[in-house]
Amino acid sequence: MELQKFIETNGTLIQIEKGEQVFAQGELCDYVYLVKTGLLKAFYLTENGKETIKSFVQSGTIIGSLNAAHCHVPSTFSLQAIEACKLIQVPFKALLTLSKESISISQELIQILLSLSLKKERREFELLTLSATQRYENLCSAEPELVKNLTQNDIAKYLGITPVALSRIKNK
Amino acid sequence: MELQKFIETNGTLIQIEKGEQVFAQGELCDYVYLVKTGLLKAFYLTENGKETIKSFVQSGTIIGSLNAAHCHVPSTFSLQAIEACKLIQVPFKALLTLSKESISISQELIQILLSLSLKKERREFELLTLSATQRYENLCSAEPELVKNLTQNDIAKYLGITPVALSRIKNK
DNA sequence: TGTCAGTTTTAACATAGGTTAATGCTCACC
DNA sequence: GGTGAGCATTAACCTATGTTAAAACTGACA
Repeated sequence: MELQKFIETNGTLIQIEKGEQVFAQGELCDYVYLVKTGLLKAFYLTENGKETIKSFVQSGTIIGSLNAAHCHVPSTFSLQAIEACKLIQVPFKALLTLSKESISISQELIQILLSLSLKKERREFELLTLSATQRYENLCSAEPELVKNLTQNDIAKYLGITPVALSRIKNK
Repeated sequence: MELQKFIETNGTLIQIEKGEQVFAQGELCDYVYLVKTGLLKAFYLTENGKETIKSFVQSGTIIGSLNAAHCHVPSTFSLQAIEACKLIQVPFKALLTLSKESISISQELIQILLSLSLKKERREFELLTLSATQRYENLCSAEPELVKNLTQNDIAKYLGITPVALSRIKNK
């Protein structure tokens, strides 16, 4: 919570419209964002132009390309608003610096990274062991509200299938 | 490096034979392990008895079910030796406690968690956007030495396909 | 050297999901 | 109320991978 407070007081508020991008794959982005309101998607674009969604980002979440920010390399994914959003932007470096001075901030960062890695582990597990149908059912039961606000196109891209395949799955 | 030193001096050495498990899916495991020598696999077992490999664990790596250790819940995966191994075992809690007292340890933990999340991100990307053939090619070019030491069965389970499918991919 | 267990390959068939394209639906805007 | 853009469904066909089972290979050991 200390961390959240720091971001809110030291960060800058940015507002983005539906469809706009916060940052794009291939760009440097040294910031981390706290989502105040709205909904975003983080997605990859492959060379042949196909989009696959890494995650949906809901309010309350801290998001950023940690990779890009930390190693000063281009981001591997884009972040785009599905609905109009209010975000608070803060340089990732500021957080790291702060964490060097404060044990409690360090601990919070560790907590955040731990829970991030849990989330990714679950996702990895699902991609590795479940069928598209099972992944769809999981998503529906884990995030019923979210699913209602998404297009079938975006749900399909999140599941790693085409919208056509998702339509088929639904009609069973 | 401080962290590694701490583990080496405060941890207990354990040796396990090829085929033995360090911990099993479903068990509590509050430890973290530093791999001194050997090779292991971390894998999931699904209800219908199918095994899928999450990652191969080589010497120098720190491994454990962070999830299980941190939240005191059963591990979601098993850890098994592919070759005889020497590991150093230390309670995850000891690391967390230590990190609360030392900024430099906290920082190291943050680094480890960051690089862990990068690794998982790459894996997620591959599972989501690449075909089995591409994933196999990636693995061969990224870890040629590792691939030589694995059975086709284990490689297939890591790629998320059957050994039969992998054999087909190779003969193209 | 022969045998056996474990691994890999091959083959035949089944199924999930991809691709393309046509059709139908819905809602914002004139 | 009519029109058009974007979204969702359906259908026909294609390809990758799964499943099962048999055959071939490999290496350890009696």
